Amino acid sequence: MANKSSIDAQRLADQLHSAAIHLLRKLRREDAESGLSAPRLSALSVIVFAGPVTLGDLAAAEQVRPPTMTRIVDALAEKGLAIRRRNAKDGRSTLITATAAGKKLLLEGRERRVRALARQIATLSTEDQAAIKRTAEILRQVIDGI
Amino acid sequence: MANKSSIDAQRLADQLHSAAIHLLRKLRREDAESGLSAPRLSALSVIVFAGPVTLGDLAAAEQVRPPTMTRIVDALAEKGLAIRRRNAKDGRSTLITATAAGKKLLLEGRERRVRALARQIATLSTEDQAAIKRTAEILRQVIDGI
DNA sequence: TCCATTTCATTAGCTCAGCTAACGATATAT
DNA sequence: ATATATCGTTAGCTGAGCTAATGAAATGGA
Repeated sequence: MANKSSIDAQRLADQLHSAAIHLLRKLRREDAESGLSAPRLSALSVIVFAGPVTLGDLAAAEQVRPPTMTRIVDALAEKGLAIRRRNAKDGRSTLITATAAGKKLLLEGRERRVRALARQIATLSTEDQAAIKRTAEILRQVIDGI
Repeated sequence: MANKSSIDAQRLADQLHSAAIHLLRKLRREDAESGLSAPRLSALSVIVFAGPVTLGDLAAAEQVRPPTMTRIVDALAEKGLAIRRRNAKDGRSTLITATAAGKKLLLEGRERRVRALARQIATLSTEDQAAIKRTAEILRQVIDGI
């Protein structure tokens, strides 16, 4: 039983992994429309909703290394979606804030990006939607545990 | 109701999207161990299980463009995990096959890669595991529909 | 107080994955 | 026989991820 359950978890993990890969690949196609890639949209989302945030905290929230986040923020700043300002409390760090344009684009862009996915989900049965919802919730814990 | 359902689908799509991003980011950390990245592992899987396959079909199966697949196959061939041979039926195309080493590595490597995820899944309740299973199944159709 | 250490962000430089455009080689159709 | 279509590769770009090294600021200990 322990054996069987372990095999199932393995298989399930494999299927979930594969599904995640293919889902993101498909959604990437929609990106061109929104003008913002997934990592940038995701980072912008944190900036918008988690208020002024340091680069290090942002990197930790997005689970990437600081240099990676530096370049994502560079791109957002270049597009006028976010700005860096020095942290009065600690001169080493910077506080990153979303501009009005950034907030506006986030809501519109994010909506656009997942629209195709939402359309498909909307056609599913209530049970299937509930399964997806449950999975999304579970995954947050699962991911933290990895 | 149509409105509310639509909003929920949107929210759900957003959560699922976010979960997929973070799941793959976390799993990428495990990659170093396996020696093969997600796209390469995924392509190798198709090669192993779908037998000799042309590059174009492989690209279509993985939902990437041919040049992208050319380079993934290059990498697999360089590591001795797959080989190209000319298609006797059509000189323009090549047939890609997994080597014995490729088959061996796939099973071991893939297992290693999702091991961390499987460990977490194994700790979940039966209901939660069922929700994930259902979601993985549903997603295959959903992705095709996008 | 001053020097050493730590911490934060950036820069430099690498790999990998995705794309389009262009091209050579082969098949097919007129 | 010639034109067209298809398959894969090459060239060249963007973007995301990493580590290592560095400059600048904060902190702690002698």
